Amino acid sequence: MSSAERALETATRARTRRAILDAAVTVLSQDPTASLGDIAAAAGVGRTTLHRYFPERSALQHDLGSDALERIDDAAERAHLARGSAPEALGRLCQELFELGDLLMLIFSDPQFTQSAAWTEYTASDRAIIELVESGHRDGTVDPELPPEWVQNLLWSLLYSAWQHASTEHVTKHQALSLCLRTLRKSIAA
Amino acid sequence: MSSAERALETATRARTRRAILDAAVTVLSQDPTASLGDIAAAAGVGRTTLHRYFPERSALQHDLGSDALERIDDAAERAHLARGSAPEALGRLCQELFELGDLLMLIFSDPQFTQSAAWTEYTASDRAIIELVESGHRDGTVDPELPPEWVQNLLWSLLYSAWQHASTEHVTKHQALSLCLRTLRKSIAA
DNA sequence: CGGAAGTGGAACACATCTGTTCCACACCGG
DNA sequence: CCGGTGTGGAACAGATGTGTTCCACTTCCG
Repeated sequence: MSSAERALETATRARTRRAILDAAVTVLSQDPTASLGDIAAAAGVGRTTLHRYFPERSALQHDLGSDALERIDDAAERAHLARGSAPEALGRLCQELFELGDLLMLIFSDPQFTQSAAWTEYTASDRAIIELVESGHRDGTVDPELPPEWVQNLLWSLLYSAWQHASTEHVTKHQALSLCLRTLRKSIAA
Repeated sequence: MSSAERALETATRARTRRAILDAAVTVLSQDPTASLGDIAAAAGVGRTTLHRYFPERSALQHDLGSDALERIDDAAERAHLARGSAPEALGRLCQELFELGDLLMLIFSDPQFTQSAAWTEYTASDRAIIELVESGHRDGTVDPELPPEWVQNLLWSLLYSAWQHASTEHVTKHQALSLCLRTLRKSIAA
């Protein structure tokens, strides 16, 4: 479903759609093989209703991917990546992305999503990370030995680690994020 | 199946069992939802034979977990963790674990395994990592701000990143490992 | 040769998930 | 009140994976 079609939905339908997508993130991040029935139940709607919005499982996955992409780009927007040094900007991006919570787990664990939609080619935020690292290389604020793609991978897996750390160990989200940022900063320092 | 029971197997049965376990790692690391038929085919045996060795899917998963645990502890053994400084020992451990390849992806992506068997309580290598970091804290070779559990999480996700990086980007395994080690060293330095 | 070990394939019943259809119900604005 | 919108449940057929049984085949060793 395109955003143009979505814009024509009534408020009620938009709310229901939102509830299903949110429930899907929660449920699928715990168990990527969860059935549509489980997702519908978590969303508080009937399985029939879910099928009304997403005729097939793949349709749900597709829209989930688009939705995630949107949220990530919004986070990148909020991080004001052009401001300050590259490491500072990456730190802010990390903070914003961390707020995505369960969505991180889903994106990270299930390559299904990152393959569909606009994910295959570089997304806006992915490109932004690459450019940030390259600019950091030029002005000497980022370790020149680290390729941009590695830093990108690193950032995502640190986020994953941090969220996992916050979930399993007895630490607050703030502490986990703090460790994540500290580790990222030290890793990329020249 | 206990190792005592396994010891009684004939050489033929041991080979077949090994082939199935290896194929399971390869196939499941790519797609954790792969059917038993897929695994049997990859192992070059009939589905009937697979069921003869692992009556239920859960039995295969259980043995897969035990096998992984064994390999990890072997890797820790080879790394001689008592030798040299804590960061050096962690680096060597990282190198050994990296050789596990696809198994890394499987362990990391599917919490199924890490929950069963002896995984729930600290494994030998997990405990070793914790102790290494603590000793590094005492002699000032490891950043005192980083809890042992975080370093442990970090090590695993760096390994995951490195293997992924080697698979998707156009870099050799050696280069990926090199980046992994460099990043680990910088991260944990005091 | 003859039997044991190991194997593969066919067929089966069973469970689960999926996608669909149909119908009844609740809500709300005109 | 009435008709549109949104919904949930029941029921269905189809697909897929699972676990089992049975039988024929090969290999190898005594």
